[in-house]
Amino acid sequence: MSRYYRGMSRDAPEKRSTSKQMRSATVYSTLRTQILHGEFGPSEPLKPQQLASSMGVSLSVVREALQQLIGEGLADRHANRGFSVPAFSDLRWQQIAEARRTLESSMLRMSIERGDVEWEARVRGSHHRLYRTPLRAATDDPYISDEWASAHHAFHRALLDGCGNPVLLETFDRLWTASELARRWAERGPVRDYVTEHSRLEEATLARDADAAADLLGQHLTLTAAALSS
Amino acid sequence: MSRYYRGMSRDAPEKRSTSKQMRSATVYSTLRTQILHGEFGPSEPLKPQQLASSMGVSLSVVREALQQLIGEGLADRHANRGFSVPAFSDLRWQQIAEARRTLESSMLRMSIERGDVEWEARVRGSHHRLYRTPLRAATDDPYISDEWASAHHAFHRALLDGCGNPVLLETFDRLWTASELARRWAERGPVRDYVTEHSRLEEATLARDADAAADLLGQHLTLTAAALSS
DNA sequence: TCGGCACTGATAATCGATTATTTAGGGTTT
DNA sequence: AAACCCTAAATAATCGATTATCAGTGCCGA
Repeated sequence: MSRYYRGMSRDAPEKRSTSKQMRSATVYSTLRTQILHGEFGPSEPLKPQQLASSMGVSLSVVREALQQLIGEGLADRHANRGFSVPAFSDLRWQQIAEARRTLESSMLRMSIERGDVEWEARVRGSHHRLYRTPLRAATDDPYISDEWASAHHAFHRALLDGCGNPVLLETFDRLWTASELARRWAERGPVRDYVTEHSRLEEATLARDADAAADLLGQHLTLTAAALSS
Repeated sequence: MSRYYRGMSRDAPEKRSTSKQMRSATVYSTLRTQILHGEFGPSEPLKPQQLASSMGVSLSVVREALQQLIGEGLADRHANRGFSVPAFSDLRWQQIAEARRTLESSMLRMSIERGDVEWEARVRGSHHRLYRTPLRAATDDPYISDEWASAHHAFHRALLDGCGNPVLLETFDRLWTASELARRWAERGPVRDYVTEHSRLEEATLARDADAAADLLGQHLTLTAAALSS
């Protein structure tokens, strides 16, 4: 018999993407999720040894995953001092929010100018999904549900993706990720009326009213920022 | 004698930052420079083994450096297929240029609105340095000199850094890097009158004429894009 | 002859162990 | 008592070797 392994090529070809995924990719997404869920506090060290043994992989794999997280802004590294979860100051958070206002209002205008019917459909669809998704899994849950967070991202992304520029969209995703991290750490602030805010934003956008839509988006982001620094 | 090494703590404390730098950091900057110099063609594979032996380090170090490059957009990775230099299509390049026009014109307006005297000084200073730096080291050199490239980046960055938002500036740097890569691979196109373009840009900016400055910057970026896709 | 399957060599991914650095603590000197 | 050197433990960085995967090659049967 051959000493070469050719596992499950017959039985489960569709599982390929799951089962053949690199370990580092698995560790990466696990860690990413944990960090975004706030399972590590700000500035908390991410110790490779510890993570490696708890996840049953070797150091190299963990290190590789951590490097990827650094590239995405979800981890910091200090020479000879290891890795840690980044710590954002209030100032930093305000800067991220301002960067988003600057970038996203331009992108929204571009979308409104260029977006086709397919784009309109994506906006309506993603808004519907967001509208239908409860903010919290259980009413007494302290944290926002993953489903809502995902639908929220999808809606905002759909608003902007009519611009048709993947480079701008990648930039948007990067800033979004940073915002999500801050959001989890600062889940205090007043209860927002997200439903109304998002509905108005959808309306103005689909009515192709660029000034109103950009303005609503700006307010939306300002409110988010305010909730965090209060 | 102790088996613990406490090297050069007396003789050369200032060399610490250089001599103690992590190997991965050294390999990273070496590779980064080589890639930006076009020493590897588009899509050319970056083989860890080969790089490791040629640089006299182990695989882990090279892999770590490559991961960092991926985070910066200067390398691609294909699962089980290794690393490579990214290949940019003409379309991609146009998208990067558009993203820069979008982002940088907003940032320039913010700078003009907010910039203080220190900012004005940085603009003048960096323009002066750029003005005084020859485009090519030798007149018959095919490639633009590192000094000019560095001065060019510094000038454009100075124009924008009056906005005072480091998040936006990081975003600018990221897009700039991508542009530099494309620039090296497409050093054809007509000879530009960079000197005049930059001088006009400086003038309009320091005159606080936001519309004119944003317009000049937009043209500048459009010309750069055109030179690449022609 | 044309696929398809087993084999192989090259290279990627992962591991376990080694080397280097930082930090905290204990003892000694001024 | 404060400052200093030394030591050692923790952990980061690096290495060498092992295991897994891919792409090509040639054999075989329809």
